[in-house]
Amino acid sequence: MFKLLLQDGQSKLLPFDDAQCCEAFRHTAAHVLAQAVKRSFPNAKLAMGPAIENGFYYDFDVDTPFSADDLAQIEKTMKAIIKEGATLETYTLSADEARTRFAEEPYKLELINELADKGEALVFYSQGSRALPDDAQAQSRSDVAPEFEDLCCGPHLARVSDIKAFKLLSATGAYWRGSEKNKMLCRIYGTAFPKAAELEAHLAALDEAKKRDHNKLGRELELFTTSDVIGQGLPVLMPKGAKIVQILQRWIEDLEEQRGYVLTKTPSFAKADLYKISGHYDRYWDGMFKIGKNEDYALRPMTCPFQFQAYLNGSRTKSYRDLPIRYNETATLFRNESSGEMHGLIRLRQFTLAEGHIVCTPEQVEDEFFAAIDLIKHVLEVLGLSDDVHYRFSKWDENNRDKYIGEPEQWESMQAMMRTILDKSGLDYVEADGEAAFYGPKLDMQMRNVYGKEDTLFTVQIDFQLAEKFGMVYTDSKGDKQFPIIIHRSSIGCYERTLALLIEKYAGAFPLWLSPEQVRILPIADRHNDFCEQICAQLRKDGIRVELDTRSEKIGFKIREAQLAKVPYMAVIGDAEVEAGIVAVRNRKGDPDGLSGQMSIEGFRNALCEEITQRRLG
RNA sequence: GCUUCUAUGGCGCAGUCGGUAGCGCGCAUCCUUGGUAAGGAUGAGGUCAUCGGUUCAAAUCCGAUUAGAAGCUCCA
Repeated sequence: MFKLLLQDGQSKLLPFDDAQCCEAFRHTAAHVLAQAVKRSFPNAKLAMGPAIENGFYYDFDVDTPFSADDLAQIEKTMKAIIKEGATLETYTLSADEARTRFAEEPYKLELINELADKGEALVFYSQGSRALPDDAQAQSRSDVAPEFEDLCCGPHLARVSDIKAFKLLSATGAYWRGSEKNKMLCRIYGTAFPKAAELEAHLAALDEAKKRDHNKLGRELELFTTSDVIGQGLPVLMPKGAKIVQILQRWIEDLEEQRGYVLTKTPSFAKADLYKISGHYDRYWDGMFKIGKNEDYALRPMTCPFQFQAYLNGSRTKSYRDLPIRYNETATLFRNESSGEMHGLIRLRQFTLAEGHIVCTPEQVEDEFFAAIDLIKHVLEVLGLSDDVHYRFSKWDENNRDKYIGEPEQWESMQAMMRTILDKSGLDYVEADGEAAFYGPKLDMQMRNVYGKEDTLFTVQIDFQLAEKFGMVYTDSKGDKQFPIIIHRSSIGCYERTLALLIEKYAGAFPLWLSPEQVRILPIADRHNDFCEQICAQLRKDGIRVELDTRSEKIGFKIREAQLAKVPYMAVIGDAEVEAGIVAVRNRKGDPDGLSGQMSIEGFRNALCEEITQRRLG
């Protein structure tokens, strides 16, 4: 149990696994960090330093960014401070007093002034000695500023000595108050635990997670690579990676056809005029790859306006009887992301999306939305990712209206409609302001990578504006012209990103139906090669992806290599197998319900086919 | 785009104080090979990312560029 010091000066005891205690614990560690930095770098200016998931950080303004050596030094100072064992105090100051005490801290001053303007209380926490050795002349203890004090609403630990185990993890840049218009500060990340063993376990878990990093594993397993001469954000999918994407794409396209989608094939680039109509030109022209003599064309960064042309240019005016129309297309998109934004297969300059646009009447929105969610849920389930995503209702930011088109009333009514649908669907979702598309609110399926960073895997968006911009209409039952509502959705997100998250989910050991190599045949000696060739041909005939390892290596060596390559099944063939016409099947280590043991070739084939079909259908 | 870090055979790495490159794995050839996580021998392979600067001399020091990593910002 740890003693927390609350804002009002009261204290309470809580265990570390209580969220408030854990946060106070790490927040206090952040204060110790700041105190240590001020000891070693008196000129460093303090910004902010909260607890975050799994740790804490503190931002400083310093002339020279911290080096790895600096971090080690700061850690030492922190240890010393913790050993000194100061207790924390909390108190409020008047605005004037606070301004005087923090005259040398411009960032704190900014926060103090803001809080003072709002009329809020200025709460401070302090730690460290008030009576400095060389300052014994001070009249009373409270006249002397403590060694460290910080504007902070707490709570904190009552004493710093509770922090038994901590580690500084990295020093990076971060903008003051999260805006790139502001100065970049130096941020130190760290983590802290009550016991050394817990810290060690946490660090070990981080290392373990990094081993699943798709950017490392995907290259090791030869799923993809990159090339200096091709460029940033432009990965090369190698045979195995391309195979997985092909499997996914065929599956998704079939699935969409079964669910009433019709296919379009639209161009990869268009005149600027197209993007001017949609409004993308005003917002994203800088982020497009311009082509043509006068750069008056651009590679497409999205598919919507292209598919809209299919709606607009039919041989007759659309009637409400034609709706809904569900267009889908496997579309490759191009976005000129800033150089620092690319990451493995997660953020790219070229990527391929299962893009769909459902044109429907307002009455149909709900059903179509449910159908889109249902498809996504099915896809997630088959991929085994259902428990790894969470749902985010992405709304506009009413304080930042320049980012969006349309009237506030329209936004409010659309968001209300979407909330009704979401509540009816029973999905467990979180709401997020400022995450909407410029033309409408979204439902995003979010997934975290091995570093805990979150990205959108799938999205369903309600668009009540682009139809009007493009003049897309239908005739309703009364004979009046109406603008349809358009649902923008992806059924599998971007294939590259999905592949990345699948690599991390399965640590490269894909389920059988997704494995680029499903079976590896391993002859024990050269004389078994012919029989192996036969088995290989037989299995390939049934579409099973099989490889044959005829190298003159020891069988143990070959098995180990197959395991490293995470091939689901190995068929080991020696004299006994050749003689009896059977295979000795061994499954990939760690596959709990895989096949193993001796079986007939026919039996092996049937079992494989059954397993592939079963898993694929969920 | 910003901050910090990184770039040495296919991959993973070593290379001290500046004196023109090493290791492991892989690869090739040969020998060996009947059984469940590395059989043996020999060999090939590098303008030390690119361009420029400092120096008698640069993998090593400095600058720029390109690419990679983490974080920030952005993400139609």
